[in-house]
Amino acid sequence: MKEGPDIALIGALIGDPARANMLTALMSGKALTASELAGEAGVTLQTASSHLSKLETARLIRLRKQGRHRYFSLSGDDVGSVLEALMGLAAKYGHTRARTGPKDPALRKARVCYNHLAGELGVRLYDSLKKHRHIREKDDEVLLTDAGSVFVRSFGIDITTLGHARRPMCRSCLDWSARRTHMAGSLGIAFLDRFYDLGWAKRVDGSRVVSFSPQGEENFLKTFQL
Amino acid sequence: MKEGPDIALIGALIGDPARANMLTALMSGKALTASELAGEAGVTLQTASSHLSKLETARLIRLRKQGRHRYFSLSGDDVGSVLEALMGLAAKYGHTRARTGPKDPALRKARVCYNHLAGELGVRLYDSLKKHRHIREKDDEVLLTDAGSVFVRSFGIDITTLGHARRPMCRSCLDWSARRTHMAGSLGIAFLDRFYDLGWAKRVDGSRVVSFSPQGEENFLKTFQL
DNA sequence: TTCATAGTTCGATCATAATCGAAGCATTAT
DNA sequence: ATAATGCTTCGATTATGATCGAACTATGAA
Repeated sequence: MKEGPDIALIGALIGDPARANMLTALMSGKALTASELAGEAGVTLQTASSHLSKLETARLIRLRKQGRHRYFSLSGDDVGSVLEALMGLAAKYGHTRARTGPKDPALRKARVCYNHLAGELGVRLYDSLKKHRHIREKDDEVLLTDAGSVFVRSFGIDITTLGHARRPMCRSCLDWSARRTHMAGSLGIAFLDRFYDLGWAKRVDGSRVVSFSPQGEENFLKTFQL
Repeated sequence: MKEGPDIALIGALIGDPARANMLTALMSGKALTASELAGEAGVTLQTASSHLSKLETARLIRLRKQGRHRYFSLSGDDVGSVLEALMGLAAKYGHTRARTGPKDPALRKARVCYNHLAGELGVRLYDSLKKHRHIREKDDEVLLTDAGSVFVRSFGIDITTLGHARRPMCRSCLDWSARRTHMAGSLGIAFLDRFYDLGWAKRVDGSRVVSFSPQGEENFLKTFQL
């Protein structure tokens, strides 16, 4: 028997301490690797792997392969909402716990990821475009909307030269520091080039750091608001 | 070890199929007895009792003794919200299930419970007063607010004659058919008497049924809106 | 190529807790 | 008083699944 009725399956998933720790660690919106999640949960990598596969088949989390890393993140806002609601209930007669802090200074703020902008400002670029409906996420793809085309053109980027590439113009990219989605693809490259052309930013010698001028950063923040 | 972090405890509680069935059965807002919940969950009474005590110590459900029955209900709206959110998630890749229907015609609608109004209309009276902040629930007590005093007086009930009784003026009462809280106490009695006086309703001979006239019911529904 | 890192899969162990029979307690009915 | 109903507590059994060691796969680096 043991007919698993609706919410019991999900409850059981959340009910294991190791998995609960992993899920709360993912509540930040960051994507984490299996090793990191294992550390968060206080279990070995094998155990973590088992848990993660269960969470993924239940569609609570989402896997993105990048190189030899596997980045896990919550599969959607609704999952986060449920976890938050549960934390609210738990707060009635339980405790919460703190998270660990970040590290690394300038690289976290803005850096090159292959050939596009990553780091906090890269994430901001992506989030801002998404908020103003200039891009749309469709499953794994990222699409430029009509309004987005207008905006991009007005920003001084020639889309026609981008379009002829066979690869998708927009891609979302995930990288360490911020562990959030940011703008990649040919459009991501074009944006970064445009920032160089406008004199907003320039690369720092041998480093991956992208250095924004004070004025450039101000313009950037004004252009890509949240 | 096995440090139980926040949400895991609640998740584990919801994660057991028997408990999940009980909780979903309570989602209707009705209060159910241990036997009924055992039936819902498909387990014996002993097993159900064990589950119910766990749910109660975790404050997810609330117990009210009434006679030799024990009525369990969700402890609050927040618990219901979490369960609904979980059902939403489960709907992504699961199924839902139907509930059983009611029975009994006129008794369900309006009847006397000791000496006050019960049934659907009794529940409506209570809910309406609560919605318009004429009464307030404080832990196990039900209090008449200042606005409530004004309203009750304007409805033709003399509160001063009620106040001198040592027993609380308002009490919430739980009864079979609707299994929802309704208005009891001396105020509950006064309301029913007033309905009789206004000619809205009258008792039916040997039965517990309270029969509202068409006009009386219309007035009732207009006075006590939701 | 070889080595290292990141992760999965398999298998065995072990602990938790769900379950129910039996007995106990409390409240109402007769 | 005695019986019956409603429910809880105790104890033993059993099953589920969390855990990790060891071996295997894949990607990237030297």
